[in-house]
Amino acid sequence: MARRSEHSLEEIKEMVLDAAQSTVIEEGVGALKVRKIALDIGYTVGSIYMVFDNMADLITHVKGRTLDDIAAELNAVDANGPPEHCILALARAYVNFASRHFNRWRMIFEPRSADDPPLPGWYQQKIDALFNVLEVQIARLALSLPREEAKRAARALWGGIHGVCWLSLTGKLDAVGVKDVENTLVLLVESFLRGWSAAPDS
Amino acid sequence: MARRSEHSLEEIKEMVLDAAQSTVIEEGVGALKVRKIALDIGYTVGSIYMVFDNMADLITHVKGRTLDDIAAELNAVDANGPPEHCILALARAYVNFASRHFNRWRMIFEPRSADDPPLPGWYQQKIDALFNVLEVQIARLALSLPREEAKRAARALWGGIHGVCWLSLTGKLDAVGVKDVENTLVLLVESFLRGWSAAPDS
DNA sequence: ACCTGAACACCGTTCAAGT
DNA sequence: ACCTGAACACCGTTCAAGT
Repeated sequence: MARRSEHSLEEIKEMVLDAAQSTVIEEGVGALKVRKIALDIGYTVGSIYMVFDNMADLITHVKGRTLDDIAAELNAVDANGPPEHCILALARAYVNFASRHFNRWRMIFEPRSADDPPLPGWYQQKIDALFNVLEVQIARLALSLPREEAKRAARALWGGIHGVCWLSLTGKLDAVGVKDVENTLVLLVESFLRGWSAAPDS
Repeated sequence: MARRSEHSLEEIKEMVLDAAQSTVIEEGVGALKVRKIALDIGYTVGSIYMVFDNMADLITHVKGRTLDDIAAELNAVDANGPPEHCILALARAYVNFASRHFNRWRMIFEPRSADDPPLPGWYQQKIDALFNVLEVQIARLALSLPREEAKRAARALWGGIHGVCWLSLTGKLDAVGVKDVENTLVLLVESFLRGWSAAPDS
């Protein structure tokens, strides 16, 4: 053993990420352990630390992948129809991803401990990219409004969409199935948009 | 040592809960350890297991206390004014609690591992009580509507309020301070209510 | 009956030692 | 240079032993 050189460091990094993601999908973040990952990829614990600083770093990268996948699905929805339709489609795409990839999605919002290092810049950029998709549609909806207004509306609506998904899918709301969540989402989005465009100051 | 009988089991239970809550407030859930709690209350690890089944059970009880405190603050807002005002006040009360008791609030939404036992009935009842406060106001707003419609609207709005708080306070949204979150919340609630009451089928 | 504290299994992380 | 695996500190949980 030692000095096997069967894989490059980049390859090992990918293998670790793949194995970690599989575990999250099947058993949730709680089941993510270095020893298990090492076993899964056929290396030993020490090797994990050649490619990641520590567990928190590894987890951040798994989350990064999830953010990329969400972004891909959001960007796959048609962005050229009527803005209201696009926004509804984005909301549906979001809840669909969340329900299909429940453990990975839920993991993104796990509270981080207060003392571990702040999120790296590349991670924050991935989050911003997600917000931007909705913001663009909101901006299309109200071209005359200052950019700041659109931004605030996008934040309110994204927050709303996410909150409905969260409370529904984690069972804090007694919603039955995905269809039920979708209906609640549609109610939120349609009501918000109708009320927003009818605002006294717009 | 042993057989000290300085405190009843009920007293010890309260001491454990108090100590655990203090740790959560100061350092977050991540810092919650049996050995630390034991040290804080002047007993040893084994004693904790006289009054709680395990760590998960203890955490559920700490969360239960937080739910009670939130309920108390929501029930303290005037429920007899115009429903729109009441709902806005509830939203403000919620975000205020969340920002003042950030670690305790955030702890409620920590993802539980997939395999640990389901939440006990008394816990679910506390959650239902929270939802009910908003539902009552929504129902006042649309007396002629069937109860199911009010329920769905309450779920959508609660989800929305919570989502804005979550994304804002945990920094997923680039909101600056509580005042900024409050403004976003007001935008969401006012737009939703305006749009909801103007719905084509109401 | 109440409480202790050593023991156990498991965890993330490090690093001297091997090739 | 790459990789191992024993060692370390720490974790939740149990339970025989003490009074």
